[in-house]
Amino acid sequence: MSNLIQPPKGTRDFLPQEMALRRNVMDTIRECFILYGFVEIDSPVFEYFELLSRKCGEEIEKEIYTFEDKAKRKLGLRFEFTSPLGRYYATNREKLTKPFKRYMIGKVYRYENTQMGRYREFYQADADIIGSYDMSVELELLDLAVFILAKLRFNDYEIIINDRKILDGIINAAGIEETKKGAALRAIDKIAKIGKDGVIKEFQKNGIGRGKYNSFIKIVSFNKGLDDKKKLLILKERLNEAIKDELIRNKAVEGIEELLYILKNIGAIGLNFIKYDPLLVRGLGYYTGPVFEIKSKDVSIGSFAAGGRYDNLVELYGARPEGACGISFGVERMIDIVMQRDEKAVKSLPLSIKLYIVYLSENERLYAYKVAKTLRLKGIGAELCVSGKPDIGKEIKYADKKKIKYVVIIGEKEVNENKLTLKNLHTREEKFLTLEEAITQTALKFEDRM
RNA sequence: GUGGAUGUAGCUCAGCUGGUAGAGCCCCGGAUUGUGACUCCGGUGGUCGCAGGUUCAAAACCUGUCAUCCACCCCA
Repeated sequence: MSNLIQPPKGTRDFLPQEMALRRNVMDTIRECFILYGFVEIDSPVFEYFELLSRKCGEEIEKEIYTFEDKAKRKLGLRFEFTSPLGRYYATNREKLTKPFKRYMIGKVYRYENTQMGRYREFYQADADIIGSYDMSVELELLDLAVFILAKLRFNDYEIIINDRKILDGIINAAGIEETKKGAALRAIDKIAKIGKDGVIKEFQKNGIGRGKYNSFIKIVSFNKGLDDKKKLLILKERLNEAIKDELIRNKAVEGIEELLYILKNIGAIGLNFIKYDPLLVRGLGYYTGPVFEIKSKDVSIGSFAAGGRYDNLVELYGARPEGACGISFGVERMIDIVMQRDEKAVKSLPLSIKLYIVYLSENERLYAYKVAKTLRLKGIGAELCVSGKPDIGKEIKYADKKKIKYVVIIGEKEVNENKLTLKNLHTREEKFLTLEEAITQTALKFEDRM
């Protein structure tokens, strides 16, 4: 195969069967967003580079696809939806109903090395709420996530939450300088993967002493068997004592109150399996309050959804400050999970149409055409054979390959009696029916998605 | 961006220390001119990722390059 006929690095073509599954997952997510009152918007795939890079850190900046247009404007492809949302909101805020709840499902681009579950072009699905500082936003988003995952029949996942204000407080209490905060948090975030020694190494690499690691860990070490609320109350005392700077101390306490509020209410809506994880960090620089992450218990897949509060977002793009919080679903990873789980079911997913119409000769074509039209007007998907000289065996084989459930056969006999033969390809059963009877037998019934 | 593995038919892969390619599945045709998942018979299909080099001779060895996978980095 020559290089030219492959898709560019990190991009993919999707075959019809694969696409049917993708559509299914994405439509399920979309329906749930709508059920929770989010409205769909769209914004450009590319924005001014300066805007995309405004607050994302060097690492991410390297991953932005950039290009110049013919007037030498520097542009970049969106690498996620949050900064475009900030810009969108700043541009259109006067016209939007607040709190502004919007969803967006689309492609984003990252210039990074490819791997399983990591592409340069991939889908993301985001739901965000701008215009409220209240923690009920977090509750609603977490509930939405659980709702979507239930619809997709996900079982093996866990949701963990933390709060950036608390982390900032712990950093301060542990005596880690503000300038080294980022490096420290990144290392802490990896503790499950690289272990305690790995984190200490990372700390030292960035000029943070072992002692500071120990202080950090000591602050978030709790006796076994304590529930999350008790842990947070203990943490509050510790931070109250350890943080000298009043402003930072107040912030940290605020963060603790936020999580306590969320945890208290989570029980009421049946989400008490959500856990507080004092070491959860999350990437992206813009989070300011609670952060959360949903990950598969199958470690190799890792997290497939994440989000949090970023109250400084719209301010960053020139609008008056407003509370903002959102969640982002890694659609590709969720699709991978469904694919692994339902490998067989996926292969037999219907591609679209429920019914295939074969006529046996030119004489029956008009009759078949009318049958097809009537079915379609009734909302029943019907594909009409397009062969000039249909061979019934081949046509049935074609329908079978397209996973079409019913074949309508129209020959001389059918036309003469003004009826049709309806064959169920799954059961191989055949019925000689009027069109009306066929319609009631094949009418769409509500079927759950994946 | 760094390190490693891999690249042979549409798919999964075989091909030993160099001697100009093979299997299974798929596909197409027939046994079966109003009936598909089974059986049998026959058939199509590959400048061995691409470009150089070594050699009488390269799918195999060397170099470069592109792509995929894995680890790091980062993240969905």
